[in-house]
Amino acid sequence: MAVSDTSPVRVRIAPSPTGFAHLGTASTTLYNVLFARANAGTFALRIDDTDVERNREEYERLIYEALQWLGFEWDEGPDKGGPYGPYRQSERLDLYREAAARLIAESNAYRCFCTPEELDAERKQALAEHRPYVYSRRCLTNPPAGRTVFTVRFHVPGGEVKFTDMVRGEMTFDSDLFGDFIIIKSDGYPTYNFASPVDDAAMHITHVIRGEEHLPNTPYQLLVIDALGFMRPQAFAHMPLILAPDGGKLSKRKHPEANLVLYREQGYLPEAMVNYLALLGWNPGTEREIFTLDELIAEFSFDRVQHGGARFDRKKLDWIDGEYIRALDDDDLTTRLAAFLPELDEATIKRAAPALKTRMRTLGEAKTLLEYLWTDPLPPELSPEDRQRVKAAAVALSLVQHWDPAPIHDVLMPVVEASGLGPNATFMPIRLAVTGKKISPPIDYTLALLPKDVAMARITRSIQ
RNA sequence: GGCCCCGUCGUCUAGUGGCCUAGGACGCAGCCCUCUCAAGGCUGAGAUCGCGGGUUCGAAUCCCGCCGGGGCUACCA
Repeated sequence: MAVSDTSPVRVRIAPSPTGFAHLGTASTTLYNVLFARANAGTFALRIDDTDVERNREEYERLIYEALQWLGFEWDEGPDKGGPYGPYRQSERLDLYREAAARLIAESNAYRCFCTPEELDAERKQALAEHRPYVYSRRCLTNPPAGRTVFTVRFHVPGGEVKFTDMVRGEMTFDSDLFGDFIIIKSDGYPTYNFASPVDDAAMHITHVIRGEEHLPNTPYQLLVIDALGFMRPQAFAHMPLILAPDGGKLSKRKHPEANLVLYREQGYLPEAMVNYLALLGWNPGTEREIFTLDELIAEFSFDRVQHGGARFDRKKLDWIDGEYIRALDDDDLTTRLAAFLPELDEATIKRAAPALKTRMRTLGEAKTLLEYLWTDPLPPELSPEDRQRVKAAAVALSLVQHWDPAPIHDVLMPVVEASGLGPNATFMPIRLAVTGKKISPPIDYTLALLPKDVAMARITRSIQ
């Protein structure tokens, strides 16, 4: 999707380092990247770390790692610098203080000395009287004397706030319903609804693309920008939320599956993840489901994004991931599998690749399929009939010169025919002897992946 | 409670007044293929389009009301 406008497109994501990297962050990043690339724009990463209590430095690193894993690259950020740095809000405190001071000087903001307890009482009373809560403005008209701890509140002027949302169209909010909100906390740090618009303006952000939970915040932020005389972003895009299977918002606390690194650890392919995320809340208008990032950049448009939240469906992700795995060539699959199969050398993994390909939905599943290669299964209890057939197979197998699937297959088929039964009668007991499992790739592959002597030893052992 | 967003198969969705006896995908079931498991092919079950009123010759599509879900309502972001 491309928009034509004079100023170059600049977008940003602004995650908070308050926990593991979240699926929602990946989703928001994806849409920002799609829009930026389609418009030859700039994509910036800003760290919104104004919550002193919850921020942790390692969480910032987690965000970088997760986004890099997905193949997203930012043009500006704390680690890369850029013309509008610093890109960490904790390093931009002077900017917010100056802006707040100006707002106070111009009577667009004021100091508030109310204690959290007093505020809480106000809120509870409003609730008891079934009245919508807005701050009483006590400190605007009659501040209590002799107090030193204060916050700074924005003086909401009232009136309508309008803006363009690329997903939902023209939005209008009535700011008469807003209370005077806090812009500087008592610890001197700015609140989100203050720091975010100040930075968006300072960083010349042209399009704000973020999750739907920010839709009600937008008019507050616009009020701040207007009071400061800054330039507003041209447009916003509020993307549908990713919902948990129970229909609620995916939260870090309640839903460990919202953790991005989990998907890397389980062996999902990043491009499959991106593909699935794109389909959650957006559809191309065709029946196509598999898209590369470049194809998404070309196809994506905000007018085809859903307005309601979408539940995260692991089964569908699994299917897409399987599609991507099947499409990989053997070398690529081998390289990616290496980290999941530390017990095996690359040559072995590559030999197994063709047989593995149609049997995995995630790279992590390779382990179950191949662990017989480095573990020693218990010999199975075979019936006398099974033993007979396995014995015949063992004799035939011992003659095989080149221990490869094709020769193994050739030598086994006469044994099957001689048994007068179907292949399974011969192959299943061999499978059990060699892998300890009832499920494996075709028996010729299964045998060939093992060194001949090891395979023969397991077979022989089972018929003793 | 207030403000905002949303409401089509279990899930993600197509659908913008007649092409809809509502299409696709995942999942599910069955069959085929087959040495097991997958993959692949075919078939099927599954949505009175949240409910009730309108408007119209005709509504999933337009209007109103209700109900339901979600988000925000913090000195979190």
